[in-house]
Amino acid sequence: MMRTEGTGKSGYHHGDLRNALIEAATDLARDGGPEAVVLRAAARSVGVSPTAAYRHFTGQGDLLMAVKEQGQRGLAETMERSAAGDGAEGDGARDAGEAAEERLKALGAGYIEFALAEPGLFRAAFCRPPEAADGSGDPGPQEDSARWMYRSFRLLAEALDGLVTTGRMPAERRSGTEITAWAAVHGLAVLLLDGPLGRLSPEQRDTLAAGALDTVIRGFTASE
Amino acid sequence: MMRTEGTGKSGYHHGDLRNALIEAATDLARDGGPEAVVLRAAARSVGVSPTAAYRHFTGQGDLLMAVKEQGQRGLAETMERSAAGDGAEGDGARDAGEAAEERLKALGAGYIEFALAEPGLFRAAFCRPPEAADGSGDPGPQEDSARWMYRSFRLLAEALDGLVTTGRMPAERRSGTEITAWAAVHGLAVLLLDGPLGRLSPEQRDTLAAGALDTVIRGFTASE
DNA sequence: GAGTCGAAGTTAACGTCGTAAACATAATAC
DNA sequence: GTATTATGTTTACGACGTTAACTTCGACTC
Repeated sequence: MMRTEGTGKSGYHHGDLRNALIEAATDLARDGGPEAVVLRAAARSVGVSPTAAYRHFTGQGDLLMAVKEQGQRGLAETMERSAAGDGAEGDGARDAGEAAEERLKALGAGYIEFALAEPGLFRAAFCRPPEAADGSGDPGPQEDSARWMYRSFRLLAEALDGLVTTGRMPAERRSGTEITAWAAVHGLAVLLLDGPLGRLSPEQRDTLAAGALDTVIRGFTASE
Repeated sequence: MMRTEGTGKSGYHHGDLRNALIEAATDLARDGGPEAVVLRAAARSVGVSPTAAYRHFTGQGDLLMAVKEQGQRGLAETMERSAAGDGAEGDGARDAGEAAEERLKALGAGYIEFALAEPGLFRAAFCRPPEAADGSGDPGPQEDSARWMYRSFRLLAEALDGLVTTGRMPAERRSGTEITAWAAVHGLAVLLLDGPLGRLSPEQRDTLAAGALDTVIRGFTASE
């Protein structure tokens, strides 16, 4: 007796409920973060009974993980867009090493950009997977979900490889640097979102982010 | 009819319910993180009715903020202990500059140490303050709570000042570096806790943390 | 095409949570 | 010794996640 005006199939069967729920839940996360992803609200917004969701998700946590994946996808895409826009137009990168450095900076800037533009999604993208109550502690089936899961991480790692192959960073220093780079940029993002840094003007943020990126990159490339 | 075997005063009036609730809630957070701090459970564990908590806290969010403060205190104390133990025994710090650098490293190591030793509390220490539903958006009265609130942050800032006064870091580079330092160490902590870095051996973590700290400090002090 | 069968929905119900309102009791002030 | 006030209690409400049992639709066989 619900879904009288369905855009889908018959009015009873939705046709694509899974994706509709993910979309609704993602909207919830967009303003409100992960804790705003409530299963009943998503179902309500799609016009379906709460328990219908259980045909497509094992529960609220599963739905939240789908949202998390959306967030990770958005983050990675913003980073790629930022790097592509910043590196492709051959803006004064005299040599390959400088280009690699610019790419790294652009990726970091994209990271921050996404976190500030979509704080709710960003937080959802890094929310903890719900305790697998079966005690097994394993994250369950996430095979191709993992393709996007920490793609941002891999993007940074590849950029760091570029720093090495162009001779900008000593190879023996490479190990562990993706952690350092990711930590710096992620820490900055959460600091800006809900850390002690209250409200900063956009330009303050930008100088701050630029400074942090410069410091880390200098740490990577400096000789001494 | 509750609290038959109270350690406090009469059996009806508790005597120090506020602190008892904070303690119980902190225990909840210790294993389970911020989302495990449920008001009813804390009251239950103290042996008091759920609504009794409302005589001492405005609600669940307020209780959570008290736990958050406990977490921040623990973090700051671990950092101070780490720095004190590492710097006081005059271990080969040839000059003041080197000592300042060592202190900064020790503070960072303490930060990571606490995050790994008390993951639940650490997460609680950085949980978002609950949306002040009155729309004012202000965090409310936290006057002396703020003394501990981001003390970890101030510790890092002071250590960075030491880096400048000893001439190890150019003064014009100082601005914003507490953000960078904090971001690096905080990002590393969350990365270790629930990021893509699954289970690492303690020594792997330590080399990782040491590497990250070295990179950032090199970024601060390097000449080029 | 009529009949069956599983996938994808529904309603009803349970236990838990946060919270408000009204009531009860104990400590304190006069 | 009584009135007041701080601090508990009981009761109740609505929202949430989740389970169980029922219903409806679409697809596949004969």
